[in-house]
Amino acid sequence: MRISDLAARSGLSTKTIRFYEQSALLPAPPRTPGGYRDYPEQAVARLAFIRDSQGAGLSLAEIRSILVLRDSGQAPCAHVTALIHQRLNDIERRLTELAKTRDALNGLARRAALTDPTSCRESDICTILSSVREKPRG
Amino acid sequence: MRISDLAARSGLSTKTIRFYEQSALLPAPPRTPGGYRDYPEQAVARLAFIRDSQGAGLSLAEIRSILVLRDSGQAPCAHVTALIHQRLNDIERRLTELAKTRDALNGLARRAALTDPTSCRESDICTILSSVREKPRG
DNA sequence: CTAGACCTTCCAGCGCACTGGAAGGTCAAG
DNA sequence: CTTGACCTTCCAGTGCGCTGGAAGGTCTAG
Repeated sequence: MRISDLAARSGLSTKTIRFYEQSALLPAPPRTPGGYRDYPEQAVARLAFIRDSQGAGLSLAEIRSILVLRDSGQAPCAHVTALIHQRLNDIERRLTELAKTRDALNGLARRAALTDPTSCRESDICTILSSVREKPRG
Repeated sequence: MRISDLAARSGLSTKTIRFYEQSALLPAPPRTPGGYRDYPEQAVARLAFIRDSQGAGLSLAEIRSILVLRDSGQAPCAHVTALIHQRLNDIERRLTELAKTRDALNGLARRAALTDPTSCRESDICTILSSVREKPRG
C-alpha cells in the first residue's frame, strides 16, 4: 500500500504519516524498487491505535512508550493503566483550574455589566480588570 | 527605576519585561545617559494589569488590544466585555471537551482493571485502548 | 516524448509566552 | 585600575503536533 492509500484509510495526511515514522511511532516500511514506501495492512491498525490513544488524551510521547513496550514483545497493560491514571490526574487538575478561571470571568462579566464607562480613569487602564486583586493601597 | 527594580516589584523577570516591551505591551521607557531603561512608577501598575488580565485567562494579544485602546485615550469597556464573553465561551467549550475526555479515561480505567494481560495479542497492540471504537470486523 | 500525479528528502515555520546564552557596555566600590 | 553586579542587544530554543514548501525522482496514460 502506498502512503497516499494509507493516508486515505487512516484519515491522516501523508505528511503526518512520515512525521510519525520519523517520531518512531510507525516503523519504517519496506520500499518498492522505485523507493516508495510500501505499507503492510497492519499499518492501518497501528495508526488507528494512535488515533484512539490520542482521543483518550495521551500525548505522542506516551503513545510511543506503549508502542515501544508492545514492539519489544511485552504486554503494556500495567504501563497503559499507569498512563491512564496520570492523565486522569492531569485532567482533573486542569478541570479545576479552568472552572476557577471561568468563575473569575463570570465575576468580571457581572462587574462589567455594572460598570459606568465614565468612571474609568486612564491611570487605572480598566477598572473591570484592574480590581481583580484588592490593592493594599490606592 | 531600573529594570531589575521593576522586575522585583512586579514579580516578573527582566527578560519578560523586555519581551513585553518588544511585544508592544509596555511602552519603551526613557533611557539614562548610560543607555539603561528608566521606568516611571506607572510601569508597576501596567505590569500588574497585565498579570491580572492573564489571570483572567486573556492572551497577551488580547491584553495588547485593550492597552492599545486605552493608550489611544478610549475607554476599552465594551471591548473588554466582549473579550470576557469570548473567553467564557472558549472555556465552557474546553471544559466540556475535557470532561468528555475524563469520562472516556474513566471508562478505560475501569476496563483496564478488568483486563487479563494474557488476553492481549500482539496484533491488537493493546486491548485496553484499541477497543475504544467498536471495529466493524475483527 | 510529455504531462501530471504521485513519491522522495530536507529544512523551516506555526502559535504561545517566554527563557537562555553570547558578547559586550556601564557604573560604583575598593 | 580592577572586580563584579548590573545593563544592553541579538539570536535561538523550549514543547507540541504537525504543516508548508522547495527541489528533485518515479510511474502511468496518452
